[in-house]
Amino acid sequence: MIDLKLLQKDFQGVSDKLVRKGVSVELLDSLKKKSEELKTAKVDYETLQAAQNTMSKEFGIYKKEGKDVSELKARVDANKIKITEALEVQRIKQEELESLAMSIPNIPDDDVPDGEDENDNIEIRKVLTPREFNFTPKEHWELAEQNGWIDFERGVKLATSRFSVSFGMGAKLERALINFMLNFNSKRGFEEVSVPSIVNRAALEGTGQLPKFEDDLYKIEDQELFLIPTAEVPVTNLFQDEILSPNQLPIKLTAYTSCFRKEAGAAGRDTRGMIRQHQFHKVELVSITKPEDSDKIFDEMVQTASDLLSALELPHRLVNLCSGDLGFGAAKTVDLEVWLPGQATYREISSVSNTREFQARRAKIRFKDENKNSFVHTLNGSSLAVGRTMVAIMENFQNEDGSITIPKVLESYIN
RNA sequence: GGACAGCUGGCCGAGUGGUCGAAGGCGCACGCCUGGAACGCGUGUAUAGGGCAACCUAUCUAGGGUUCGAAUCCCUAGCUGUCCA
Repeated sequence: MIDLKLLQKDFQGVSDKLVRKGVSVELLDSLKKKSEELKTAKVDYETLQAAQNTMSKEFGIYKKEGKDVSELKARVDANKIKITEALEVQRIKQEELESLAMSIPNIPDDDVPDGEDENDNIEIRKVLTPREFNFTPKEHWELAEQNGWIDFERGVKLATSRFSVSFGMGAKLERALINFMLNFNSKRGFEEVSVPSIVNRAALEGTGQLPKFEDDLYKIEDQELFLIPTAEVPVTNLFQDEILSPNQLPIKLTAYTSCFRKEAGAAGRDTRGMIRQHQFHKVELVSITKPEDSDKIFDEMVQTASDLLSALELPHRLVNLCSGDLGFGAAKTVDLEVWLPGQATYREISSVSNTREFQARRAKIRFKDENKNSFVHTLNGSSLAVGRTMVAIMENFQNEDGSITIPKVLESYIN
């Protein structure tokens, strides 16, 4: 959630920044008005409540002294009606403000490049050179089927389109990757954690998936519970509504989970293969930091994901997302895109974001900062999306006969 | 699935309608004592919001109700524990 006080204080500055992310000034203006209205309503209510409390105390004294209370009771009753009204006004204002504020995205950092969409993203650097093929490299779905690693039809049979099944070496490789990634991240100081795949509404509001993106989530029928779209949700929300002590920070965690996404609005995109599935495996990094440390840890997380790809000998590049391509909660995002020779293009395999205090404010994650409470910064990043890593291995490590060499670092995990 | 019990501040724990935001203890912080420490003694020690000073509002798992007034009574939900199937 954006800082409403900041919006009051520096409306121009905040709106200038949010316009870059496609938020209209009118929306921000009404947000500012609503927040002022709520304040007034609150003062009104609290004034009446204070009077009520005073009179109630008098009431007790009257009773003790045996005085007549009928006149006082009449006054109190009259005031009570006013309180009920004032409370209702406040409740409505509160709701209006919240629904508005919760749908405003995070303010992008100043160094985020301007732009509309992915075409305006800025490449930071390339890592490793793609290998030269002396034959025409195949795309992963062909290799997956040829090697018997992945069965797309049976995934559809069990669920619906965009589900798949891994067999034999495909399944083994998947498991090997998960283990390898978790171990790798542990060595980099991220503590392993295992979390639920189902979370409640509050958790999703905390990290920003709700209320705006309910259509992208799988909801459990008849319950206010959802399948997680990323481990970022349960892991970040571990600390929801907590006041951490400064010496606990930074908290650096890594988790493996399945992720579930409806992919609403992605019809027709990546329909072949396993680039865009409804269920996929992912190893995630999450950090909770003091504000002054978040830039440093952001770089660490990007580096960890990049090193992971390098360890797997996968050529990739780092991309700084432009303002228009930035996700809802992100102040800054660096994507890692892996080289796919079959498609002769770089495709996203990891996304590292600093949400600064956007999620912390929504999820109420704070720390004691010299006697006063401050919001922490929260960061998240994939390291890595397992399915897409499989895709990258298949395409980059394919041989002319369609067989696939296993990357060296994974050998010990497979045997 | 059924029955019962409980859920109070960082922790333990008192409190069954009226200065209770909450006794007491532990812990923690500071001070005294000490050569230094322990012990002892003293003082302080929840969170959020508004004015941003006095002060005011809210919070004793959550939500609702009764009442002039609720940690205390009633209802619902969640969690924990015990027992029965």
